[in-house]
Amino acid sequence: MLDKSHKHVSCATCGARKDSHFGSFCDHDVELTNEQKTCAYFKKGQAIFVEGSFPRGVYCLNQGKVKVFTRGDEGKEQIIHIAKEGEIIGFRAMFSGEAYKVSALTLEECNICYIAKDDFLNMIDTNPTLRNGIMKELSKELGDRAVFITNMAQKSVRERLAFALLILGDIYGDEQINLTREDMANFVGTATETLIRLLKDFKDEGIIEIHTRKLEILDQEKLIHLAGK
Amino acid sequence: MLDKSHKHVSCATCGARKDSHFGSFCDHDVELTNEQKTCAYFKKGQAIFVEGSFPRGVYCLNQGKVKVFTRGDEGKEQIIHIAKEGEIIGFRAMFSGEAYKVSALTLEECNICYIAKDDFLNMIDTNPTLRNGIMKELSKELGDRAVFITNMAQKSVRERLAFALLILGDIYGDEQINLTREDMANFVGTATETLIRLLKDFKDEGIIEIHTRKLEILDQEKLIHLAGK
DNA sequence: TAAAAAAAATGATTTTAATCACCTTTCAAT
DNA sequence: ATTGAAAGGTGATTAAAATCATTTTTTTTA
Repeated sequence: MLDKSHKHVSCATCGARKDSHFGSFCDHDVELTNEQKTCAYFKKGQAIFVEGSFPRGVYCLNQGKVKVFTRGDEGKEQIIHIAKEGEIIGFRAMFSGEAYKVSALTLEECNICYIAKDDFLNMIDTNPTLRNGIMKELSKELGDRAVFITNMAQKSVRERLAFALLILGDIYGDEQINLTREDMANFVGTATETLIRLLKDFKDEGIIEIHTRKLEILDQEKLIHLAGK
Repeated sequence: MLDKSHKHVSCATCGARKDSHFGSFCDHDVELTNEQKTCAYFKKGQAIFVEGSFPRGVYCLNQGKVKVFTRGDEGKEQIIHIAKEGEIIGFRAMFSGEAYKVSALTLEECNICYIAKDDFLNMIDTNPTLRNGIMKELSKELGDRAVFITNMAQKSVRERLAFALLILGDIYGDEQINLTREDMANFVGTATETLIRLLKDFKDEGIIEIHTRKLEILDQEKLIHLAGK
């Protein structure tokens, strides 16, 4: 169980910071950011921001994972991204000046810090390293989504699942993949039933092991091969 | 037929500039850019850059339209974007430091200017208005692609075609939409035969008029309704 | 710890859209 | 102006995956 107090996370000691966009900050900037940010505990399944509303700041994940998704016509979720410790989320809509086109919801208990819009934009204006890092991320994401769109259009569900498992394996690192079947289906872009059947196939083929809700990748090479280009 | 000389386009008189990212440039910067850029004539169907190669500069469209696409496993194109006069293309991979994840190919005769990487990055570093405009575009595109992914996952081909026609109508403005059926199918993410059949349905329903290759939108409201959210 | 709710799993059926095979029209080049 | 190639179009068939209906298992909470 995570500490639920709102002040316990300090930027100077934040474990997620060193590999984040704030990793290159000097001590002075770290301290300034520490004073600007507020920190909050989120329980599992809690909304961070919702599609259609307007951003007033950005969220920096200290602990825990978050799903970022849109809802289609009939309210069905399409998961666009799963963010993990160290990621900043919600800055896209801030730059574009639009309402959020996605929602963000915690997948587990999280500690999340908040930096107000003006403070963050000021950082971007004055810190070229941060700015270039953010531009690089925006650009990289854009390329990834082009590939994602192509996959949706041209690959079978089986191929897309292999691709998705590789991405999820990356996000979860040493931990086992831990998502509901429904969330996983909404990430792959398929029906829950179809996903369940395909997971079983993968298990029968020795590609993954299923520990109830948690998935373990046994044969990454095979997944790479299955996923194609 | 466009002028094919390589020097005829001047930034100062470029008709596409005022609504572009360079629209806010002062006279001095316009002149500097004019000296930095080179200009080239491209005939229809010519490649501007190709997936997998590394960017050495950006391309600014003075005249003509360009398709931006990826190729899936079997070489089938997925059109991600259709760029028109005034747009800058190819800067994503420059910021991300990766190889191009997309290719760009002219859809008609084009005049296209080229600005070398260092010159462009220097502009970005020193001109906050340009920089913010680019960041805004990156961010907006990212949101649009999230919606696109959701559409691919959840909408029928008919709905996606309606959506695509609205986007194309926007891009082509007063002109009629002018794409091969194959390109249109590769934009919608469907088979050419399916697209042809659906276009005929739309025609029978009085939504569009087909003038051989060119399409005219008759009932935009109906398209909006069909496309859904 | 028992009951209720949520998630996972399975089978049968239907639907959508892809694929295949072929014909016609349009366009570009000689 | 002719001809060949590219693009557009049509019908029949197949295949992939969605949907629907239920059952089983796991998790949560009263």
